[in-house]
Amino acid sequence: MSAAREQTETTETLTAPAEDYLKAIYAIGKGSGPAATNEIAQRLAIAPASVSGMVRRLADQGLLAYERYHGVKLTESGRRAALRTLRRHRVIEAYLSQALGYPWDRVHDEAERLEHAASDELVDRMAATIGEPEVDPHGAPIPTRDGSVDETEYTSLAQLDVGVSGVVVRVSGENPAMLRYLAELSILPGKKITVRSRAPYDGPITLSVGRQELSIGPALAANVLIAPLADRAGRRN
Amino acid sequence: MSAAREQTETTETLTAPAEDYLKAIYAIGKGSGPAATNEIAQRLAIAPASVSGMVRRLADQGLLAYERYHGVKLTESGRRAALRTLRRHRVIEAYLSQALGYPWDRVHDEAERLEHAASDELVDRMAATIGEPEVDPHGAPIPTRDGSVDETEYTSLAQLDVGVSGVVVRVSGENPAMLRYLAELSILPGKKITVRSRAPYDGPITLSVGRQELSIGPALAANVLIAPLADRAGRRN
DNA sequence: GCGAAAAGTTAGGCGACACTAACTTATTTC
DNA sequence: GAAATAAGTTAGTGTCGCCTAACTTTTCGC
Repeated sequence: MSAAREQTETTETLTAPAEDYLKAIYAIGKGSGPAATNEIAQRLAIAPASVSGMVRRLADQGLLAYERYHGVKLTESGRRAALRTLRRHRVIEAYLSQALGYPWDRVHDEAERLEHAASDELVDRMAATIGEPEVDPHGAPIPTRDGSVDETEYTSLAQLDVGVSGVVVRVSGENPAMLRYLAELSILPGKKITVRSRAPYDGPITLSVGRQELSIGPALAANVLIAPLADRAGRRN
Repeated sequence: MSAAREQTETTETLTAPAEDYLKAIYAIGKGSGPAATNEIAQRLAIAPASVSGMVRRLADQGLLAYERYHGVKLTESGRRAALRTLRRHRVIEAYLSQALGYPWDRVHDEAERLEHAASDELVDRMAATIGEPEVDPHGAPIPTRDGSVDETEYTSLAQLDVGVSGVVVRVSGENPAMLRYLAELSILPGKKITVRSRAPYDGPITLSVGRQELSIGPALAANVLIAPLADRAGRRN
């Protein structure tokens, strides 16, 4: 009679904050790694002390494996919940962009609120209507209904060697001003880019996009993920 | 320094429950009349005691005129907020139905959640995409952006005289099973209906819809709102 | 117009989530 | 390996929105 009634595991509907925590933990751990309290706090813009409390609750629900003073990991059930929310978010983003002409720098914030309110049925209808997209407007992969995602890790533009060409597959980060700036420079998913030079000491990176030559700072470049193209040897700069 | 800081009036964003209260109060008072605590409680399926507390908070925000023991009324600002939510709700319903093929008995529940999360911009885009609809899938009028609504009061099918014909303009009530039943009987907005007979003591009402003859109970009939057609005199059945 | 019923309110609680302040555990660093 | 620092936790609060129980006010029936 005194046994713990934790880990109920009964898919009780999650609150919006709970979904946000799971998403954050998933993002930090890239799906499987551990997440530190401070990092969760920073990502959600709340005090670290608040995280301890919430994390305990989520652990009681069987969504997290939690050991005091040692961060958390998603359980299988937590991972599923995180991916469900991520799917909602990205399908909604894609839908807003494709069906309603939402500008790409604003889809994130709208999706951030809708993801907690939209039913799975709605999300599936949205996905079907725009042809079951595989990525969102920023190039992020959309988890499938049954919870699998493409977890390929791409190289960021900041890490790419001089002379190498690649296709922009994804832009991470959701700051609208940043996204607008990248769009202005025509650095968008699908575009081909070649790194022309890189100034030392974290200096600007020069690149060609189409017939344009431009340079951006390393912080910005770190948000641009690239699929390198087969590198024609000998064509070094 | 001690003056009350109530009635801030500063369009602070409303919580989802607050929006629900305002909608309920609007619906009860038909936009201007007073609403009783018990009725609000019943509509929102919460305890009357809980209403007292929330109503005080909304009054402090200048959304309600409240006098202890005497119900509440919306202020002008409360009315505007209620209509904004109502617009969101109905535009979303119309959009779900027209753009995503949502069945009409399920749009209400989905809209009920989305209305609190969708931005005005999204709602306006939805409305534009489906051609600025004037009514939702149940025939309820959609408030305009600037807060005006068609407040025409229609006669319900339960009150219609025998022999009178009319067009269904609206079905009130959101019970999915009821909506499905009405759809089955083809009692839908736009359909022409003639009352054939009415059994006494709240008995069933017989009507013709298209070439079909059928009868329904008065409780159901009360949810069907009719615009009577010019009544060809002498055709009293 | 009075007393019972109905309607509405306050009092006291609770669960979620957030906060600050103060304390504890881990990790560096020399 | 001990002291300084970083990371994380508990303790104590506050707000929101709900609850039940008990009380007060209003209204209605006769």
